[in-house]
Amino acid sequence: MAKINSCSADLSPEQCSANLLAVGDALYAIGGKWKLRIIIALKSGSKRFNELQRSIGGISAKALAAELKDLELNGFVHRRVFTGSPVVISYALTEYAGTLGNVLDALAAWGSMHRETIKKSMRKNKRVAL
Amino acid sequence: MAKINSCSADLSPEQCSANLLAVGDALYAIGGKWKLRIIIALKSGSKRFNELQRSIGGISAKALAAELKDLELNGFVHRRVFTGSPVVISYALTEYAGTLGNVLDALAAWGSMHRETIKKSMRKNKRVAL
DNA sequence: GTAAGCACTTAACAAAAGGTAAGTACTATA
DNA sequence: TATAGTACTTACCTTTTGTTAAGTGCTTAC
Repeated sequence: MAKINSCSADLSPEQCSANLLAVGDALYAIGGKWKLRIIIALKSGSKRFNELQRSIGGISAKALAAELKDLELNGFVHRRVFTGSPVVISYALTEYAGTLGNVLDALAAWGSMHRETIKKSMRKNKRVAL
Repeated sequence: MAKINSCSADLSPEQCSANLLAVGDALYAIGGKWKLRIIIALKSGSKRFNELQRSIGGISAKALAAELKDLELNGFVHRRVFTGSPVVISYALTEYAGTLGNVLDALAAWGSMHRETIKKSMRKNKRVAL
């Protein structure tokens, strides 16, 4: 967690637009409702299509197929075909997907912190309201 | 031989679904095309509406107004009204928005790394193609 | 007085994203 | 023979997201 840009108080406009550009690039690659969830679901090991759909929950076959195609094209996911009696297709993360480690860790940490914050403020509001 | 269900290295299924939940929470709060960009634009200091629109670039007034309303409701942004000869309205980040520091740093770092990777692979492809 | 800036809102519309349900083609099981 | 599972694709439709262009009410500058 090295601080690339220490700009808590005042960030120069150039640093700001550099950040804007960089985060824009990141969002272009891994933004959207499903991409990060698919990557997280694959972190525990390679999975087949229906397995993946079940473990993510709430994603349709159409969306999953489209997202997987995109993730493969962009080098995050590797698709392997096992020609056997039932042809089995397995999806796994590539090494490149590993570079997202910090992003995923930061998001997960912030997300659970945020959930706790929301829960607390809901309790507080309840006490005030009733 | 096929290690289809071995959790490669570090993640158990329970940790996986915890991550899925946490990242889902994070995406719910700060997902979408604009929220993080607005927050980054405000990191360099408080800004007024049109200023913000110009510094982000590509966002319409309607979208900006809607996103700002949402960010204010969720405690990331503070809206201050200065009643003067021209009424001036200023948007600034709250302290809570500061908790996103690690997320923003990780995303910016990964985004610029990714941009370099893409640029390199494009150069390589150009050499092969032409 | 006309234009322009501020901070938006509204209407009308277009594009993107995503869902449902059905279909495809194959195999395995009862 | 019928049913179910695997890995999708396709057509159709709805929802979400966003854009443009115009308008509002107020103020300052030319």
